[in-house]
Amino acid sequence: MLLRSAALAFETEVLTALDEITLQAPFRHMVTPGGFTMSVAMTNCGEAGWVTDRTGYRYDRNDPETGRPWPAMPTCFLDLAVHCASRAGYPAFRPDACLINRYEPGARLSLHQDRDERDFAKPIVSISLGLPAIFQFGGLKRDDPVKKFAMRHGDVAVWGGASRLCYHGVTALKEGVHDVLGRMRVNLTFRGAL
DNA sequence: TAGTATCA
DNA sequence: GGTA
Repeated sequence: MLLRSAALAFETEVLTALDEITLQAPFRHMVTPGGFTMSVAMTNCGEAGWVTDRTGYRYDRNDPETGRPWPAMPTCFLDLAVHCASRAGYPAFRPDACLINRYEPGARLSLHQDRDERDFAKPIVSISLGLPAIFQFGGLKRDDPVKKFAMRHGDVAVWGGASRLCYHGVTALKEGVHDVLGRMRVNLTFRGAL
């Protein structure tokens, strides 16, 4: 489900909270098990954070860079995620993890599944901020055809149920400057990981 | 295969 | 965008 501009009411609060998070847990380019450095820079907040290194993908309660717990999930993040999940038909959703992805022009995320979470009954809530991007949403097999969605500042995608394990990704970010965020896109992905 | 390279 |  796509909620157009659903996050705009929370814009100021969310961006302020984002600055506080990245002060404690700066964006970093993680390495995949294959040994490639990701073009997207990531950080997390919440009880657990998604991380990747040569070892594999996992959720970790601590930031591997510092050994300290990830910054707590701000109330405005939680409120926004709960609001969007409820609107999309998941009124009981309470995320315990938020992966924060920063895209600069050229950055992309190839087709993948979110499957490191414990309970696939819980949906994924994905919020787009800053520069627009093309979100690809496919099927349960990597080769299934994908639909493309232009995600703009404030847009929210929610998927779950039969779509929970669908492959998805983001094509290379086009060059541009956003009024509020400048030359970047930020994506907040809320999960029930634990 | 949360990627890159190469062709078209 | 499809292939490997």
